[in-house]
Order: sequence, then C-alpha cells, then structure tokens
Amino acid sequence: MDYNFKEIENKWQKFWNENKVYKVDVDKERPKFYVLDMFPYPSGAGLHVGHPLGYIASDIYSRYKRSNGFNVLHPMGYDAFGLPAEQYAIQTGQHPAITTEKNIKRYREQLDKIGFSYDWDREVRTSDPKYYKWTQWAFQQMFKHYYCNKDEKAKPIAELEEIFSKTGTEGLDVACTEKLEFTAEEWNSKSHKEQQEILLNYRLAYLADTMVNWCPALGTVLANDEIKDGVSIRGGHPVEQKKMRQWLLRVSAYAKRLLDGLETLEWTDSLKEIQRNWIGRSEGADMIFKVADSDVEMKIFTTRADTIFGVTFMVLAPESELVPQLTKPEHKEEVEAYLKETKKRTERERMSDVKKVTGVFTGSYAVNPLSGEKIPVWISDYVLAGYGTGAIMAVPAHDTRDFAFARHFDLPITQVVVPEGEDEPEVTFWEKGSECPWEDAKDSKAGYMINSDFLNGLSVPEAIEKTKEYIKEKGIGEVTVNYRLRDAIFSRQRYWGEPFPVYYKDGLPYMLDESELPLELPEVDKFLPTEDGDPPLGRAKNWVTKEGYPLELSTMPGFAGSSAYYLRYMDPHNDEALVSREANEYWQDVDLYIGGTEHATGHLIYSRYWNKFLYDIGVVVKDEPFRKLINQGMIQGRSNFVYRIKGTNKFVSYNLKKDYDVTPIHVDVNIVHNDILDIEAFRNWNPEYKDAEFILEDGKYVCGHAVEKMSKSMFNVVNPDDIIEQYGADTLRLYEMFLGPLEQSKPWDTQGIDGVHKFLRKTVKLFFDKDGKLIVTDEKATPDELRTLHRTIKKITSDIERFSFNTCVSAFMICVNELTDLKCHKREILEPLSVILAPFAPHLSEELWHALGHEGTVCDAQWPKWEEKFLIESTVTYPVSFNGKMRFKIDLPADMDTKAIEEAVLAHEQAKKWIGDKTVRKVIVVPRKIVNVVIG
RNA sequence: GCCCGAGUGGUGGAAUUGGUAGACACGCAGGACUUAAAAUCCUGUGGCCAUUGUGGCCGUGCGGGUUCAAGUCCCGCCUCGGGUACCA
Repeated sequence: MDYNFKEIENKWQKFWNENKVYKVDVDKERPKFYVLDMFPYPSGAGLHVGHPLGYIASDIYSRYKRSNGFNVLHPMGYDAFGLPAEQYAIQTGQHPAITTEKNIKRYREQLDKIGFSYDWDREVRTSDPKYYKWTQWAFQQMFKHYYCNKDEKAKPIAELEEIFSKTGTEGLDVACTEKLEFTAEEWNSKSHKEQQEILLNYRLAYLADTMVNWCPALGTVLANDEIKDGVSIRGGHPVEQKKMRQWLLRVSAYAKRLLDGLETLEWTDSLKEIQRNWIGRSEGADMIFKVADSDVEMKIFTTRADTIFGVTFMVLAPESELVPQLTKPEHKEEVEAYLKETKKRTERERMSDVKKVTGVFTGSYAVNPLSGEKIPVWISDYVLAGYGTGAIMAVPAHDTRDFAFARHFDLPITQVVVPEGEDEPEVTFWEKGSECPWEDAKDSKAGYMINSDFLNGLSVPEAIEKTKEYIKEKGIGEVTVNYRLRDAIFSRQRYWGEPFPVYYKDGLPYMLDESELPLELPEVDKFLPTEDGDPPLGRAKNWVTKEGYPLELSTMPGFAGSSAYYLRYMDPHNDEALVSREANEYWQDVDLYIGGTEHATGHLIYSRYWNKFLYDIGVVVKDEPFRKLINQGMIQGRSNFVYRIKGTNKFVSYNLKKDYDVTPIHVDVNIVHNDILDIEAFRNWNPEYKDAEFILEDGKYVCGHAVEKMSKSMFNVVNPDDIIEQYGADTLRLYEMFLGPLEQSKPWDTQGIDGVHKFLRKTVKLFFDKDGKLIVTDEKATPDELRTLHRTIKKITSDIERFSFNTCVSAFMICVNELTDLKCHKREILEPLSVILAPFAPHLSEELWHALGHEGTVCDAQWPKWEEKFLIESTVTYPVSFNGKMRFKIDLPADMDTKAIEEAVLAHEQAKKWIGDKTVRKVIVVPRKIVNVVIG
C-alpha cells in the first residue's frame, strides 16, 4: 500500500479535534505531569522549520508520559504584546491587535498541521484583557508589599507603616533603594505625601528617578537584557543613558533566593552558570575611610580587604553623592568640566574606548583606617555608581584598572602580595620620578603578604580572614555581600503593552481598585509619542479615572506578560483569581520546560522572581516555577550560492569557479536539491536571471553552501508547511529529531529527509501488502522477533527518559529493518511497536492502531514494558584483543566462567598466530564484554 | 580578559559506567528491474599500503601522561561556538 500521509494525517487530526483527545482536567486519581514550551511571539514571518524543534521534543515527552498513566498538562499560547506589531502599526496605521490576530491565526494553522497534543482550550494570549488583568493585579500586589531581609520574604506594606509609626527605622533590615534613617516621631509628624514618597523607597514595585537605557529610535526605555553591545536587541538601535522617572521591580531583593534556588533545579550547568554570573554575588567588606580635615566619611566596598596596605588612592564614581562634598574649591571648575564630559558619553562610547583612562582629582584626602596614611581622592567613570557604594579603594599593584589609572596620573604603587611561584622582588614600591618596574598589575589570588604590617607573611586567604576580623573588631567596616543584579525597569514608553493600573494625585502614584481591573488599553489616533514627548497613551481621550485623575502613560515591558503565564494555563478562564488554589495544588509547577537559551537572563530570571513573590504572598505553592529545563539548540540555515562571473550574466559551477573572477550570490535553497541547481526554476526565480547562461560540470550546476542564520535575506528559510506538503507531518517530526541531539545547534539540511520518510513507508509495509490489505497475523512470535521488539522498547524508553530523541529514531529504523528481514507481520510484535512509535509519529501510529482493530486513541494505550528474559542470548560474541587491539571474534556460551573463557581464547587457532613466539603475560576477561590478551 | 561548552568519515551523527570507533541515515559508486526515467531492491563505501585471496599499518583537533585497554580520565596547547565584561 502507498503510504498516503495526507489522508492519514487529515483523518486523525480531525478525529483528535472532534473527540477532544487532548483536553485535560484536574484528576486527583492520576499523577500530574506538566510539560511546557516557551510560548512564541507570533511574528509576521510565520514559523520556520527551526521553531517546532522544541515543540516536537516536548510533544514526544508529553505523549510518552500520558501513555505511562500521567495526567499531562501540555498547553500553548502566545506572547502577543511586542515591538514588531507596534512598529508595523506606526508604519501602516494598522492596529497592532489586528496584526497580532492575523499572525496568531497563521501560527495556529501551522502548529495544527504538525499534530501537537496541545489542549487548546487552555490557550492564553498576553494581550487579552482577561489575561492581563492578572498581570496588572500582580503588579499591584508588588506595589503593596516590601521585602523583609530577616525573614527573606515579601510582606504587606501596611506592616512596614506600622513599624515606622512605632519604632522608625531602628533595627530595620529590609530591601530599599536608599538607606534612610528616621525615628517614629519623625515619621508620625510627616505629611501623607511625604510618607508616600518614603514608602516608594521600600515597595517591590516602585517609582524612582533612575538612569535608564533610553533608545531614541524606538522612543522607549529598555531593560539591560534587551540591549547587547550598546544597541537594542530588537532593531539594533543605539541606546543612551538618561535620567527618568520610571517604574521598577525590586528584583534585587530576591538576589539571594534567586541564586540559592538554582541549586534545587535540574537545569543545565551552563544555564545555571549564566544566571549565577548575572546575579553576580560577591563577598567582601564595606569599609569606612574618614576624610582628612572633614567630618565626611567614605564608604567603599571591596572583596580584597587584605590588600588595604596597598591602597594608594581612592576613586569615586562621577554620579556619587560625595562628589560635591569632597570637591575643594580650587578643583571645582575641573571637576565640573569632567562630570559634564562623562555625562555626554553614551554607554556605547564608553564601551568602544574601554582602554581610555580619564579622571580628575577632588583635592580631598582620605585616611587609611589601618595605616593612617593620607591618600588622594579622585573621580573616574571606571567606577560605577550602581555597584557597591559607588566608591573604591584603589590597589594599583594588584588591579588592572587601578594600575592603568595610577600609571596615567603618576600615582604611587605599593606591592602587598608576592604571587605564588614568584620571589619577593627588591623593589616593591614605585612613585613618580623613577622608572616603573611593572608592566601590569600583579596577580594576587594566591601568594603571601608583604608591606602589610600585621598581615606580613600570611597567605592570601589567611590575610582575608584576619582583616575581616580586624575591621569588625575596630568598627571600621562590616562584612557584606554584594549582588550585580539590578532592579528591573518596568516602564516602556510604548502603546502595545499592558497599561499600568495606576493613577496620579498630587504627583503621587495610587493603585486603581481591584474591581476596576483590567484597565483596558485605550484607542489612540496614532501609535507615536505626543508632540510634548509623552508616550502614545498621551493621545488617548479621557485617559483618566472616574474621578478625573490622570492615568499612567507608560505600558509594561514584554517580560510582564510572560512572567506568570505557566500559572494561568493551570486555570485559564478563572475570573476570580490568577489561579485557583485547587488547580495550583494539583498542577504545582512545570515538570519539564523546553525553550531557547536566549531567555537565560531575561524571562527565566523575571519569572522566577515573579513566582517567588507570588509564593511569598500565598498565591502559589511552589517556590520555583520550572523544575527541569532543557534548552533546545538553534536550527541554523544552510545557504546555497551561485557564482556569477563579474560583469556578465554567466554563472559558473562550484568546482570550476576558481578559474574565474566571480561574485557569490545567495540562491533560494528551495530551488536547489542536493546542491544541484534547478536551472529552469532559477531562471523563473528572478527576472534578472531570465537569460542567465551557465558553465556546467558533468552537465550539472553545483552550488556552494554555507551555514548561516536562517533568515529571509539569505534565502535559506525552510517552511514546515512545505515539508509537510511533500512528506507529511510525521516525517517532519521524525526528521527534526533525527538531525541530532536536542540541545545542540545544527543546520537544517533537507537532504536526508528521504531516509526517515522511507522508514515510515517500510513500517507501513509490515502491516499492509501492496494492495492495502492488512497482513497482520495472530501467529506466535519467535525468539528473534521478541528480542528485536524488547530491545527496541528498552532502548526507546530509556532514550526518551534522557531526551535522546535522535537515537530513538535510529533504534526504530534498526527495529523495522530487522522485522522486515524476519518477514514479521505478527500482532504480538507490531501492536506494541505502534504504541512506542506513537509519540514520534502520532498520525501513522493512530492509523495502525485502528487498523489493528482498536476503537480509542493510541494516546491512551499503555506503554509496553520490556522483559529482560527476551533479551538474554545463549552465546556472546567476544571481541579478542591483543595488547588492546581487536584481532578476532569468538562465540562462547553466555554462562561460561572467566577461566574457561581464557582457555577457549588461548586455544583458538587465530590466537596462536598473534601470540607467535611472545609470552602471554596476562589475560583480562570482562564477562559478556571483551577479552584482552597481554603479550610481550 | 574572565566563565562555560564543543572538536569523530564527503555530510548529519552513534558509541549511556574506560571495554569491538564510525551504529543509523544522507551522499557517492556499482548492479537488478525498466524502451527510458522515477520509484523500489541488492552490493560496496574512514585513510593509506598490499593483494588471487588471507591481510597489514594509521586513525576520534594537536602534544604528552595514566591504564591490560582512552573518542571517553589527567596535564599542556590550538580552533570554533555561547555567556559576560570597567562589577572593585
């Protein structure tokens, strides 16, 4: 029978749909399993062949789990707010909701063709008011909570107000923007407005004046993870620093828990490492340096307090609040000029000339708390205001940046660590006027201390310990931990996002009442900023509350809607809560999450933060949202080239091009087969090539190729619809898996797809003859057939468990090849085979399952168990090596003991040849594996 | 610079705890069927040498090491990919 995949796939997709085969509900009788795909942004280009890779893998795993008796939640939805639809709206005037709807429709059509087991009744869209009601709600909850460091937990802001009114900030240990100090009396005597201003310092969602990444081309602020190399990831536009009043989320409050939580997760080490680096924990000390002839104190953060005797100057960030206090009148002009200069430099410029050393002296001197020495205080933009305290102690002998700065401004250098493996040099101090003995800062991770008073002779770790103790004792500092993780800027000056449920009264923000949620996105005449530079929402009519108070004009960023979508899938139609207690207690968390690694520092940090907050306020039962996470690799494009001889319309074949001066030109991969150009199709492809001439080799035009990003401009986009049209969805599914390990990036090359398609046809042939008649018999299976089947069940089961889907496909091919050779058409073998094939090729398996006489879906068939008894063989073929080199094979009984094996091997005719006149020194026998004879 | 990860035939890749390197597929070559082509089926296919046949040597980025045995473990390098970058 012909393998009529079109008919089969249409038939069963219809069946699944009509019978709601993939609908799931809470079922306390069965264990749950939650498999999630990172939901897509529905772009105008539609899906290419790289997108479904992860979806196919998760679908296989979902079906496998279902067959093993689990109640599997496997939903899909759309991350529907976003810049491209809005940029398109700006250009064309078409409302982004319309564009988005259209794109979603196309995505859905494409997804449906692949045969996924999604429960579409649970679909969510982040741009749906019913959905974003809960995004807005969560934001309001963050506004209403603060973070208590002692209990490591979010708490209601009302509790903080009570603390303030009773004891002020005395003994307070909470997350805040700025450390404030006031008494209860002071708090109680403040006006309501003043109190509200102060509370913003503590709220988890707060409004603050902050330096932001402003992208003029997009007209909006961007978060750190939305920028790379100083330009926006979306569109590649330049970004500059600007101070603006913005909403922020106090993600930094959760830094410790976000870091510690990683230990409990089954994520790849590399992904955990990326998150660890992003969170950036460093242990060190805050130390106080007094300023000479002044009451001012400088607080600095250092991880190397032990090098304090090597400090020869101090540096402040230009933005530091201490700058005006420490600038002496005679240096004022110079300092102000420098500050003006640094402000002008955008982030991008700062990056492009990293090596350029700039700075200015304040005129002040600080006093080293240990040595009592007076050292100059400088200002330089190599010190960041946002990290630590915005001030450092400089140890030029052991820090590259400090060293460069010292050399540039001729500041003295004192070596305090002799690195491991080096001898103590004669000269350990340098100052202006003599030749500098060093070319660069010396490594100081390991070694011993010199020029350091009571630390002299100690090893580096000992010295760190001793200094910490010392500064604690003397009260000149405290041991602290610093995190690199910044609070997330949460405002975007754009239209197509969630409106903030916020209004303003007397310049202060207030939350709308929960009953007024969702606050729906208003209509605007244009999707551009207003003439006054307000965001697009400034164009909306009546964008005010019932009482007439103005509403917030910014909208929320992309990560807002994706931060809790996995919770909403558990209970997608609930109007009373983000997720009901019952649904959340049943589904708990995501057991398996599959998606791209590009979300490592964005979505995967924010949603962990979001989830932890919801956990703190009792909305969800799990502290971490994604227990196991797999990053699927990228599918790259495989481009093809033709070579045009310069100045002509003549093209020369790949292996002949070296004799000509040619320009390589991308050619559509869809008109190239196995690197051979379809010349007719090429002439029709572009009018420019209508009259093209060719220099052929062996009568063919051979194209060149290269692996590049899959994109329209490279003409290497392969559309899953085209593959399905030609080979069917089951072939597409198998081939995507067959390409290689899931986590690995690999180029898409349609060559080779024939192999898996042939495999499916061969499978069909085990069931039907060439007239389409079922030839399956009820005959008893032979040991060989049973061994093939059970070996395959074992291999497939264990390979699915370790997400090795490519080897599964090979195992199926081996199985079908063997059964074909055995001419096996027995139900006893073929029925279990159709069940284990179902996760990979669900359409064909469903067809075969029904052909075998079953009524219900193959999805609910019990996963077969392999039995070891069928795998046992009576003889083992031992490879026999001599000095580690395999020379011949010998068949021996499986239960033969070591001694007998040794004798049998040595008695073998071939063994004599290899031993020759040499002596047998040793014989190693690994039962059922190998024999190695050591001769010499 | 720092931190991860990876280098295996012409190609994608396999080898799960150190135990027959190259499974499975693509491609290529030869053959069968066919008027022909497509499809299908069969055979061969890491390199080098030798050959009537049996065969031999080399071989998992490079150089060392551990081991009876190394693609797999250890040390040093090279190349590519990813992350991050004035983070004190």
